[in-house]
Amino acid sequence: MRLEQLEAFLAVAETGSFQAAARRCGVTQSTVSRQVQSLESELDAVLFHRTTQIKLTVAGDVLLPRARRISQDWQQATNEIADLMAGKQPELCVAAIHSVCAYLLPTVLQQFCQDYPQVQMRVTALGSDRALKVLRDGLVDIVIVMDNPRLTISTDMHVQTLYEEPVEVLMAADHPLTQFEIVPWDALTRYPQVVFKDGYGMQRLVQE
Amino acid sequence: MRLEQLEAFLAVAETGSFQAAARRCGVTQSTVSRQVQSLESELDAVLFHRTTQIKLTVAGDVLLPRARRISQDWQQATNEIADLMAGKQPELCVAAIHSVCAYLLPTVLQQFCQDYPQVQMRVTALGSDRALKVLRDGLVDIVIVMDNPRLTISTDMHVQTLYEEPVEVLMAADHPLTQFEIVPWDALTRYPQVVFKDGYGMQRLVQE
DNA sequence: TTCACTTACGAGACTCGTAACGATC
DNA sequence: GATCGTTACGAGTCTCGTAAGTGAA
Repeated sequence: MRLEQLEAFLAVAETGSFQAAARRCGVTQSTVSRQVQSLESELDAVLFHRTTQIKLTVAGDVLLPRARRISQDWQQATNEIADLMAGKQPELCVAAIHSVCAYLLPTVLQQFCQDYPQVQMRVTALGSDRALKVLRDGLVDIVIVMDNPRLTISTDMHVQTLYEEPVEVLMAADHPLTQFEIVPWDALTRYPQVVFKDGYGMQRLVQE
Repeated sequence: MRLEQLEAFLAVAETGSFQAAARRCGVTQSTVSRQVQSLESELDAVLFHRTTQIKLTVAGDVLLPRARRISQDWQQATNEIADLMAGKQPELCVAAIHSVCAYLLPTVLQQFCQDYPQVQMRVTALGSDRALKVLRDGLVDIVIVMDNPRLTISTDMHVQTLYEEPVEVLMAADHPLTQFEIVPWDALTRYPQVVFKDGYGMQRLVQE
C-alpha cells in the first residue's frame, strides 16, 4: 500500500469525483483512477459505485475512517519529525559536570541559542553520577560527564566522545612526586590527596 | 511512503537488528536497509543509531508509536474488508414488500444461507415507504421495493433494478374495462378501485 | 576473520502523463 | 457534443536480490 493511493481514495471519497480528487492531489485523473484501482485490487474489493455520481461501497465505507486516521497519523509524524529536525523541540535540558559548565558550555550555548532561538534551554551543573541518574530518569535530554567505562556498555543511552583531556596533579614545589614527568597511578596512591567527594567522576577515577 | 517501509522500520525497531527484521519481513537484509533508508530520506531524519547494537534516535522514537498505529489500522481495514468480501458480515437485515417476501425471497434466501452460512439473516415485510424509512435510518441493510422515481435521484442510497413486472387489473367479467387489451391509466381513474392503503408503492403508482 | 550493515549493479516491475476510448447525459 | 472515468502506450523511476564493499569486534 502506498500513501498516495490512500490520499487519492480519500480525495475521491470526499469530493465525490475523480476529477476534483485529481486537482486536489495535483495529478492527472488517470493517475487517480489507477491509484484507486491499485487499492481496490490490493484489497480485492470495489471501493466506489462508478455511476453518474460516485458513491462509496460498503467496503469503501469501512476503509474511509481508517484511511483518514492513517493519513493523519502519517502527517503528524512527518510534522513532528520535521519540527524536531528544525530544532523546534520546545525545551532542551542539559546536565553537565561543573568544569564543563564553567569553561566549555558558555560559548557553545551562546552559539546554540543563536541558531535555535525557539528552544528553551535548561542547564544544570551536577556530579557525573547524579547527572547520569537524572538522564536515566528522563529529567534531562543530554549530559556531559567524564568518561566512564560502565557507560559505553549501557544499552539504553547513546555515548559520544567529545574530547580527551589530561588529568593533572597539583602539588607543592618540594613534593616527592615532582620527580615524575608523568605521575604513575600507583605512585599517586602512596600520598594523601585532596579530591572531589563521592559521586564525582574524578573521585571514581582516582579510586580505581 | 509505502507500508512495507514502515513495516521494515517497525521490525528493525522491535528486533533491534536489520537481519532479524529481514527474516520477519521475508526479504533480504539489503532490502530492509534500503527501505529504512528510503523512509529516512523521505523524513529527512536518521531513525537508528547504527552502532554495534541498533538503537532508535529521537526521531525514530517519535515515529515508532505512529508507525505502529498506522500498521494496525491498515491491517484492521484489510481484515474487515476481507471478512466483508468473504460474507462474514455478522448480520444482514433485509426489508421487502409483501409480494417479494412471499414469492421471490424464499428461494433466494435459501441459496444465500447455503452460500453464506455464517450470516445471520433478518427479513421484514414492509410497505415501500416504511421500508425506505428504515433503510434511511440504518435499521436494515437493503430493501426491495417497487420502483419509485424519487429513489433514483436520492443521493444517499444505491438503487439497482432487479426486474420489470407488468401491473395487472383484476375485474369482473362484465366490467367496462374488459374492452381494453391494455388498460390506460386515465380510463382506470374513472372507476372505483380497491388498492393498498397509504404507504404502499402500488397505491402511490395508481394515485399518480 | 567474522559478523552485520551498506552499496553497486542489472533485471524486472511500477508509475506517471498523454492521448485514445467508452459511456452517460 | 460535452463531460467524466477507463485503458493503452512509452519514458522514466523504483525496487528487488545477488554480490561485493566497509567497518567494528
